[in-house]
Amino acid sequence: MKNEKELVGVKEIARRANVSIATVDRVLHNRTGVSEKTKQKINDIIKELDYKPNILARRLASSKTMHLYTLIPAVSEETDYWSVPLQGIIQAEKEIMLYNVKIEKLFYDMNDKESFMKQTRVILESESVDGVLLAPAFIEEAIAFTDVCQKRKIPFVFINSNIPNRKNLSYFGPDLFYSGYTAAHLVNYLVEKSDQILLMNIAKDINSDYHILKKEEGFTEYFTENNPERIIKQNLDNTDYQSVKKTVAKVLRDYPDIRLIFVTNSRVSLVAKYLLEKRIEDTLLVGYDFLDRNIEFLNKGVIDFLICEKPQEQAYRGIKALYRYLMFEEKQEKEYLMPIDIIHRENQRFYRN
Amino acid sequence: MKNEKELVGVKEIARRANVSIATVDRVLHNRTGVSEKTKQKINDIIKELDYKPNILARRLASSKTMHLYTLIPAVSEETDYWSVPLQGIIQAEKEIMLYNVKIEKLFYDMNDKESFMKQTRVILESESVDGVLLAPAFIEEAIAFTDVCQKRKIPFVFINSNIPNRKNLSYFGPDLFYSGYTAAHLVNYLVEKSDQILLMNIAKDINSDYHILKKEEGFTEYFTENNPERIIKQNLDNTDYQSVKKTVAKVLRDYPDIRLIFVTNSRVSLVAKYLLEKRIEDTLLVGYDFLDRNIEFLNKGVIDFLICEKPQEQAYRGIKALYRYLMFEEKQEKEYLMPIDIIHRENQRFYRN
DNA sequence: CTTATATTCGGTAACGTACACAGTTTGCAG
DNA sequence: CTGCAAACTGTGTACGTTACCGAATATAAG
Repeated sequence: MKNEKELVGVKEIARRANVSIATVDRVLHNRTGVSEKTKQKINDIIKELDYKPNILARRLASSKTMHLYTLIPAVSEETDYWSVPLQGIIQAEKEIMLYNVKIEKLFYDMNDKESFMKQTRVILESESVDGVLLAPAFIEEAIAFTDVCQKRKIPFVFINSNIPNRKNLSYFGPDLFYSGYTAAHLVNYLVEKSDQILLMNIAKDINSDYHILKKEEGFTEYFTENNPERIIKQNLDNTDYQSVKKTVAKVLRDYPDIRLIFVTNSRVSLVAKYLLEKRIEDTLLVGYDFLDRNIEFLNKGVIDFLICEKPQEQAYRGIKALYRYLMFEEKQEKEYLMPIDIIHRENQRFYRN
Repeated sequence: MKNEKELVGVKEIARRANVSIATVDRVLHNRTGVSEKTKQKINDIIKELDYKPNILARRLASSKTMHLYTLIPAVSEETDYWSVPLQGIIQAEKEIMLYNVKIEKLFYDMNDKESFMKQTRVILESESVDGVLLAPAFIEEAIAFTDVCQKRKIPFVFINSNIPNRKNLSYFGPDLFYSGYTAAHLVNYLVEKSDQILLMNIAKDINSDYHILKKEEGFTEYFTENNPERIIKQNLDNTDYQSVKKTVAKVLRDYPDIRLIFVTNSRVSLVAKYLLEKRIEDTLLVGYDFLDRNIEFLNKGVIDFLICEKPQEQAYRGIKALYRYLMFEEKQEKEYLMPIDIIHRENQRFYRN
């Protein structure tokens, strides 16, 4: 590394404007106490010189810590999906720790609105909150919460699912409709025109599960002009294996032409378990999410394809967006839609969630 | 943001060791001029306190610029592939520019060893080189070059293709064998057992094209235990459209059972052009790389799948690895194999190269 | 015991910004 | 004009490191 200097700083601006650096500092942070005239002059010079503050010096001088809060569902025995976004948060934290950033990680129970509310209160009662990352499972409550954030000028980003028309800094997550549409396009390559396709929704409360509904919409939309009648739809609001077993058995009996089962979320492993148990090998299986138990069945050849939208990266990017916005006043993309990845047994080992 | 302080710095270490901060600084950078005894003492204290230098202050105080060099093929009319990694370099540059890093971007002609050599000489004759990112198309020359780098303690990373047993800091790129293997696994879903598959290599000098050879190896390996005789292989060492046209026409005539064409690199668009021209719609087409001209045919439904290994991210990560290593002395992964992505018409719009 | 020469070490000015505090100017009523 | 806020501006120190300069001490040579 070599010496080299020619950067303009407040000092140079102050010199050119015939003021002190303190005054320059004041207009930089548009604090009060500067006459319109000098303010104008300084701003002109800043623009002319295309002055970029030295982040290092700034951060060093103001020995403050940036406090970010994250609120996502806790991992439960029902699903360990959320451990993946958590990893993304931790990864981002490691990177920016050096720059005086602290991340407070809060969790709520996916089946308990009250736990969500409680945690939002924890955040709002904290004495120093600079930014919030939120996975908004409960729409109305999330709206109420982010309303307060907005009033307090606290920037917030959504991950995993979006709430339209909010003043969020950014959204990182899938386009759910196209996620289903993409799956359909792939599925269409895998079966013959005459084959039937089973679409399965497995979740406690399907009708309020935005993810499932949107994916299904995309999937069926794709097939509207392509023999829609061959899509068999089956909802199941019990997530235990026995229920899955019974239901799948029945449907396969009723519709013998089913050649492929598409499960709209990570519960695909339950169906896989059944197919493996019954040694059903001529039925293709497509589902969601790069989770250990799914990969296991992928490797065994029971699950054929997994669709995945980089949950870890969603959270990672979410944190980084908040950080960059607060630190550098960098503008952020309002909506960053994640790639829709197609995973099978052979490219699985290289995938990064 | 809120005030908060309790970090230990050189000052505290100096106080505990009864020396000045200058001495602490000396052992921190193991400079000469410190007695073994005090050095020992200071090192002990450093370890005890688990002292982590403040990067901000460090970077600020040493007003030096880090000079990185990149050497990749130039974009040519033959292929614009390399504009993508270049974007990755620029992206990384934007991020770390603020931290006093300069990136010197050099290019060479893929068909001209001498141009490569010349550029390596440019690098080696520069007065300040802190790190090098290299796409090593010419193996022997790259070895000679990186030998010198190693002697001079200049860290270097490879992207796009690896050279085994080198002391490179890191490699970011595909596992080519599995790239072909992955393609084969996908292809196997797309065709019937009785269908024939055409494997096409289109490149000037196929036998020294490591990428093509390795991918082909992976692809054919997959089919060894799966009717290998149905794979028709066709090399073509002219990259103009007329040659492609003639060759494809002939092969399709000779082997009427060909249901799918697999092109081992981004030249797939040439074949696509032909299929579109001749309105051949019942033949599937699979190839490589997320380039504009390929995506065009993807959208038209002529190309069915593209395999892609994030060339932009390769370069981006390469630069970041160098930066982190030099700045934070962070250890880097020796080999970071990129995911092998499967793109089709519907997930294409969300893909990030 | 000098004098010369290494070898160790300490003091301190930067680096570019933030901010508390002190100082100066301006406006306006008396 | 004087006084006295209010509005404006400048000075100085701090942030944690780096690195230069020179001082102190130790060691060797004469």
